[in-house]
Amino acid sequence: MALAHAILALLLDCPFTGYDLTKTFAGSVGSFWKATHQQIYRELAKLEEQAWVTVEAIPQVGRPDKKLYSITDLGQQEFVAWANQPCDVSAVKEEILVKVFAGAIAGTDTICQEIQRHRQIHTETLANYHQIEQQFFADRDRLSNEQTFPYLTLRRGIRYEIDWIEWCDEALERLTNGE
Amino acid sequence: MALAHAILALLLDCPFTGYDLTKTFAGSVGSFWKATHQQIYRELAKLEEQAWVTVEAIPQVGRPDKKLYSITDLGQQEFVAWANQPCDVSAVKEEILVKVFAGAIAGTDTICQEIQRHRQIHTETLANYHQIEQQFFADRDRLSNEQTFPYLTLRRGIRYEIDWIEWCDEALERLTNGE
DNA sequence: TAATCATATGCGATAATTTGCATATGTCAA
DNA sequence: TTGACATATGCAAATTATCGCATATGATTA
Repeated sequence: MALAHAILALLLDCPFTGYDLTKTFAGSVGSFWKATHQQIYRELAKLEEQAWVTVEAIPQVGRPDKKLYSITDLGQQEFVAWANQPCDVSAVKEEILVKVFAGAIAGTDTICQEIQRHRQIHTETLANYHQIEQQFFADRDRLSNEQTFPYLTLRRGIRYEIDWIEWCDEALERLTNGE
Repeated sequence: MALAHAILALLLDCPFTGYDLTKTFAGSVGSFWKATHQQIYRELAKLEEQAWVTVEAIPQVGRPDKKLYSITDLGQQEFVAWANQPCDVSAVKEEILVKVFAGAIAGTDTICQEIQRHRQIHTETLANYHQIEQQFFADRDRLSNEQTFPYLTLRRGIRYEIDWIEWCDEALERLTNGE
């Protein structure tokens, strides 16, 4: 159900089309929630059914029509009620670490290559988050209350990527020094 | 499919019962893969069907019979083949950050309380991982090759929890100083 | 011209996850 | 005696995720 609430959270800010939501979940919101367009459209249909959002069709020239979704009062109430409930810490499922766990069987070279590849991915993601930080939160010690909350989600994304890169470095050092 | 491989990774070490697997996924392996007993038993049935594991029933007195699972040669080959395939970085889905993102609507007090509660949970998990580190990896600069790989997964768990605690502290500071 | 990309939205089948429930045998404490 | 806990294994229904596919309109490049 949290995807529904992640969508509602965005709609609290301003109306969105499914396409824009998809791009946002691939971009800035991806630091704390990832979703595919299939998921998003399916969820929007449900949200509309429950009267938590309304939809307005906007014709376009040379392009398919847009459907603009806005949150309803009921939707806002639902979000606030949900936000007041405690939530669990997320369950960790890291595939690369399954491979690392049995690295002695899989082979050290294989594992080191995969770690290096992941390090590269995390490095690129971090650069992307830093760009977002520069663009939207240039003066991070003078944020309005409204801005502080989204900034904290980005801070978590930045820390997460840094943390992964540091682990990769530690792992590579232990695996190459141990040879 | 990665739960199957997480189970195979454990079975590479020694045979396990479903019950022991459940406890291991709730304990040390939980730092990189979490799974419920329902998942595990369902997956074990599939693994047996595919001849990646064999099962031996062990009667007990005063307790239900045990079923002891061992990996087959085929299962080991499958694991190695899988470990040689690249894998994706995991998709992040953090419920608490959805709440934080729209914290201005949800209410600062609500958010701060939830952050403090999560900080406590992460602190306890970290203590647990440190205990595992002491118990199994007391001399971390003198690990065998076999031990280095599992230790690296625990290191990731430890870093992850520390990182979360630090984010909680940063978030609380920003949210209380901004008032 | 075909491939790639972009703007837009959507369907369906399969697999995985979540949650609640269940069985059997036993121990301990209020 | 009941509730909580432990050792053990298992089923089922609902929900979510994944992956592949699709439609429509258009632009650009090799």
